[in-house]
Amino acid sequence: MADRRILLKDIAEKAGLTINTVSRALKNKSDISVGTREYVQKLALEMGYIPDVVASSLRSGYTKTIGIMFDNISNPYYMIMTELIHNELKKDDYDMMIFTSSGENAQFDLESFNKMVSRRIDGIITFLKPTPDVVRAVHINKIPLVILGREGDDIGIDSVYTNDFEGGYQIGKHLAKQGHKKIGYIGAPQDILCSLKRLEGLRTYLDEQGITMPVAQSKFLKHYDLNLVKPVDELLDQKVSAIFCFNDTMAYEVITHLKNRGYKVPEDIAVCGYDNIEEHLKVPVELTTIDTHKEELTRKTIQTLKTRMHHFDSPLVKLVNEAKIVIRKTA
Amino acid sequence: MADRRILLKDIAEKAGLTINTVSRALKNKSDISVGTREYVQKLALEMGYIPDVVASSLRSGYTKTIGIMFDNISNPYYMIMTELIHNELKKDDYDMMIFTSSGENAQFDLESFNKMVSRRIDGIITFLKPTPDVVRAVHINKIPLVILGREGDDIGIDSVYTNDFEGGYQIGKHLAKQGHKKIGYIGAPQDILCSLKRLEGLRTYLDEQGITMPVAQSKFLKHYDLNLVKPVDELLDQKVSAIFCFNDTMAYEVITHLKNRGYKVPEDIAVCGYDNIEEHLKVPVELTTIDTHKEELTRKTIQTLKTRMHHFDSPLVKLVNEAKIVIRKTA
DNA sequence: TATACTTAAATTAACGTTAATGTAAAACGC
DNA sequence: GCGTTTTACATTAACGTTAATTTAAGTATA
Repeated sequence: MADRRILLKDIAEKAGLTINTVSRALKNKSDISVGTREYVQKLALEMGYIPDVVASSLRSGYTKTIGIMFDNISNPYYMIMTELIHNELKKDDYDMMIFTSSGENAQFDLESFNKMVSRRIDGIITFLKPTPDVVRAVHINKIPLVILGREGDDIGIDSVYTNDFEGGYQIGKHLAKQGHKKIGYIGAPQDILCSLKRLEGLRTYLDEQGITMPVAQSKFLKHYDLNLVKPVDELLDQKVSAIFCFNDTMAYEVITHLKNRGYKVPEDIAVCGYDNIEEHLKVPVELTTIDTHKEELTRKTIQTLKTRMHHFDSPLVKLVNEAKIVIRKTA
Repeated sequence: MADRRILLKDIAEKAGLTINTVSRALKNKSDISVGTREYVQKLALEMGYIPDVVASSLRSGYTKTIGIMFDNISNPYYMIMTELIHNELKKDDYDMMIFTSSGENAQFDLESFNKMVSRRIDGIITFLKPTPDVVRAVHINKIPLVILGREGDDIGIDSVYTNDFEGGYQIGKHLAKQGHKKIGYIGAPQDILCSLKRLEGLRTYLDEQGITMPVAQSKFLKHYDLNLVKPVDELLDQKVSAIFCFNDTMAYEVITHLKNRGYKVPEDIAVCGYDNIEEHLKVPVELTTIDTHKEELTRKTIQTLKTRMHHFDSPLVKLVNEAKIVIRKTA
């Protein structure tokens, strides 16, 4: 055991080869004889060589690092997705660095982007919508970026997401079949397109059945972190018999408030969410929700990212995954 | 806007200074006149200079990166803690890289450690117990490491954790006061010390009250990911009236199984957890649990890490935080 | 006014690796 | 057997920054 870190230099010395040859042998590059390659690899193992990724990154330009961007680390949905992504990336020896939005508007802003540039991240997966200056910077710096869970073709960024309209439609169908005629919706802030799509799907099915859904029965948060007491109370005043929420986390909060108000779910009021986080997060709620095929979603996202990492000028990708209702006990 | 990334070189050229002077000016180092410093900083901003952390790391030896180690990213407790840690580290311009155990034994193994060494991580926070070879490597490589949530003084590693005995004791007290006499415990795998401590606390209080707790009333998982149907069924056979679980996640699973078996919580069986994840994860369960003062825990952890990053040979740190029961509705 | 000290910069070297290029010997073709 | 190609390695340079050292000019001191 040496008293300092083993370098390529040390292996080269012992092997009577140059640093470059050792490097190439370890990286399985060409122009190395089989004997030398095996000898060097054996030697590296014996000597306990640990590659210096920092030095390698500086020279090669690749950091083997993927950045992931969200607003809220402890959001269970993001976490589940992050874990799935991490497991996929591990296979290819990529590590993950996590970044969070500094602003309160839950956007992927230039400050965060520049941090990633600063670290020479190889590729980015974001759950948040990139601001226009980020989009510009992406194209200037040619940094591969994929949006996960939101549409991105309008701004020229690859995206992989779920058919939100379809999800809303299926919830509408299910609730209508259960006899619900007055259904409320609690959505994300109004500029979030997928939230509107889910509502649109819901409303479309109801329309088809001749059920009208007044505008007042859809509530939109100002900020994500706002609590849901007010919209829930308003919907209760309007005597809705079911509430469809933008995501499972919000649905959980709604159920909490309903219980606090003395309502039973689903007997008095039905509640549906979106994302099916209970598939991974084992909580005793049994929420009726929409499953977004998370494994498929992450696989496609990583595939998309890799394609752009390989050929930055390949055509824009937009993949829409199917949504599927999961009927449990809250609706 | 230049057609390539702006470097120190470019600023130096424009300013008529050397690269070194520009570097020192931007980093607020000594031996730079106020005028030059301000001029250079203004110029850097105007020109859109983005520092290259990779190059900086190679030369300086510091990557401004903290590694965090766990077995399961989407475990809500880890996530909550990770978020708190991330928010603290952000203030000092540290970024976080996440690592997960490759083996199934949920240990911090040498493979993961070497990955961090390879990336020249400045410091490590681990939720998992380091294996002996990692401990050895930590001392050889002098990499600051803090264990969060488990004792580490026995292996010579800094640690910050909660008084598990006290937590178990408080649960015992609460359950006994509710009239429970037959209490079951479902713990982590048996080599997890904190799991044993919690049981010991529980048992100690019951002893004090003259309530004996047969060994058979404590179950230990073989692996973390094992499901809890069997231990729950066994405890039901033993007619326990309350179940104390190693953590909240396990408590949730227990509640799910109890409901599936037709038991009402807490009417038929009381359930307690540990960690108080509902403080951050808003799920409609209202679990009675132990709060571990997560903010304080993370602050102390980071403080400990920083101390060791500054003076690697400072004395071993062992901080034990208080535990406090949070009584909700499941017990 | 000569000498020591201080200030603010320049110069040089280095971090550990990989890319680009060069080269000598062996293998090949006819 | 001569030129050509191939193989397997060596040599050189570079990635972008910061640390260590040096220098020139300015200021203070005797």
